[in-house]
Amino acid sequence: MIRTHEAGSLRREHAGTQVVLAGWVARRRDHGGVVFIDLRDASGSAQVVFREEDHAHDLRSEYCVKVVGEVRVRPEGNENPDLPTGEIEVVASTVEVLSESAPLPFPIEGSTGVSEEARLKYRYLDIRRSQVAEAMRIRSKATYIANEVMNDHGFVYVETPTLTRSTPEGARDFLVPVRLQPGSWYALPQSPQLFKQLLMVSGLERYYQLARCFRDEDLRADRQPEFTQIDIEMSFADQDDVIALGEALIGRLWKDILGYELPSPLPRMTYAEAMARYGSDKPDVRFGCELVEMTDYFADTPFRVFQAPYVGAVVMPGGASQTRKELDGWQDWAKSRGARGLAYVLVQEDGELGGPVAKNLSEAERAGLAARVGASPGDAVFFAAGAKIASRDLLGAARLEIGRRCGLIDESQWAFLWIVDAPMFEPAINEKGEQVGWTVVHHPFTGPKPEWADNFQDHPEEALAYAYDMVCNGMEIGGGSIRIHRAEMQQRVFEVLGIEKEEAESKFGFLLEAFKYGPPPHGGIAYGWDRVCMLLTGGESIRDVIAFPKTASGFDPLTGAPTPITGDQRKEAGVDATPKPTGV
RNA sequence: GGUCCUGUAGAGCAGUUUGGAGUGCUCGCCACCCUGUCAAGGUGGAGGUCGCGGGUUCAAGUCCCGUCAGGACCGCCA
Repeated sequence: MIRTHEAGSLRREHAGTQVVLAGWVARRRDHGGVVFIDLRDASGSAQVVFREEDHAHDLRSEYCVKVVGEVRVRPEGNENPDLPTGEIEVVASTVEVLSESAPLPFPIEGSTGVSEEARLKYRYLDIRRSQVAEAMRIRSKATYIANEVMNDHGFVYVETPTLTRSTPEGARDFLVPVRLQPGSWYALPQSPQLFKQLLMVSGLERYYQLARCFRDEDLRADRQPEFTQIDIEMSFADQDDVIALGEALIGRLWKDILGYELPSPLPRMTYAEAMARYGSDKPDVRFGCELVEMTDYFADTPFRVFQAPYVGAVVMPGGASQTRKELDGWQDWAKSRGARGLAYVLVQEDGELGGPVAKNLSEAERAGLAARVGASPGDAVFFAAGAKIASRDLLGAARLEIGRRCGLIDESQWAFLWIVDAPMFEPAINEKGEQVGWTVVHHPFTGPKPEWADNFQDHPEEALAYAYDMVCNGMEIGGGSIRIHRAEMQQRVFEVLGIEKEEAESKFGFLLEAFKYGPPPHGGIAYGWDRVCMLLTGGESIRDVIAFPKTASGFDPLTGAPTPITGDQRKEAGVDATPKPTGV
């Protein structure tokens, strides 16, 4: 190495040592006769002192330099207790510029905000910034820990193909033309789901992988077109086994990186309870304001809006003092979510109810309302009435908005839980809003809970899946299920879904074929690795823990991808070729 | 596909409500001064297609229409 020491490692005991440092000019303080340079490398930074005769005046921010000098304790009174290396400095004897830096598009040092656009275009400079570099290091550490945990549990790391077959999963596939077979296309995997099940047939028993997944859907703060899952599958395992493993993995990560001890075991909540109490399948349980079901309370209401299959309420503490404009704002908020509006009453200080809805309620309804919903004088109560699913969804979103606006969420808290017993099926709705059949909530290989094994096909609206999601602070970070391993049961699922034998055969015949050869009972889980790392680093977006992320339109400001292709490329790739008919 | 927010010097912003000369702030950049700073300090200087196009107007950063880019959300994402 061209250096002898790392700048950030120097301490008082190095005094008198001749050192060679190499790194970047983080800051310079030029006093004419004496020049101070903060020399930064991956380990941290140290102050280098230059005297008149040195050529330090020409050094500029982010020049890459090599410095030879002697470590010494700083003169009395010049220590900087805020820095790890603040007791010492390096008196430079020679400095060599290894490479110069052009003026920077944004400051590397300092805390001023920089637009994400600029950061992504110059991501390599952004990563020089300590906060971003730290996120990369934490992610790396998390990856080591995850590998260690999985190895300790006897899991085999297997890489599955990136160029694979388009399979009928939930999302749109990214497609890759195949020059050798013009007109035929690979798909990039949305997840290694089918491969990991095949590996169970293979008898590996315990598989895991940090798998890159690709989904061609619209992006969000917590979604990228390519993202990473830690993908896990185990044979002869029941739900409790997978859950225990998931807790072991997440527990080690939180303990080793954040020093936080997960409660063990983590609480579990059924999907039905989560929907009823929080209006969400990924409830943020860091605060209360739970939904209150009011359907029976308003069973005989004179208020037409509340004569609905479901009426629910959520309380906003202190919400009665909102201005008319703020209350109108809630209506706009609700409309932006596709609702008609958000009915509300205000519990005034004298206990009387205010707001436009109150006068439509009967006297008895008004009298008992505050007690029933748990509202105090000064609170506002929001209502949603209509279809159960849509109303709870609205109230759940309102609850989160209340939590944010009222500062009810304790950001220092970690609230993990499992959501279990999700429905197997949900109604498939056409454009007109009519039910045209059933669709799977998870994926078509998800097994039913044991008590539904024989009759889920007779009650698709009630049948529960043997599936589980891990939720942290209102975010789904992982999910999985015990799979179907019997052809007969799989066939019944296809029948509920209205998938013909022929169609199933053509779409994933290879899996069904594999399942003819003694498939073991198996199940697994996948964690959104980017989301996990985002939580571990305290980031706001998974882009914060991805070295080279894309923007919301799927554009990479650094490389400029994606780009148009030339006519020659188009022709050679066979983009427009007509496929030869092929059998599978 | 839809809703909302943002776009002004290399970076971060103010100015837009009520149209009147590119008006300003902090940082950075360049030159000079400066021997103990650590967000060093001082003096001077450079740097602008107000995202782009069109319209209204005597006059547009400011008002209107369109468009592009970034962000948040809805739909979508098993």
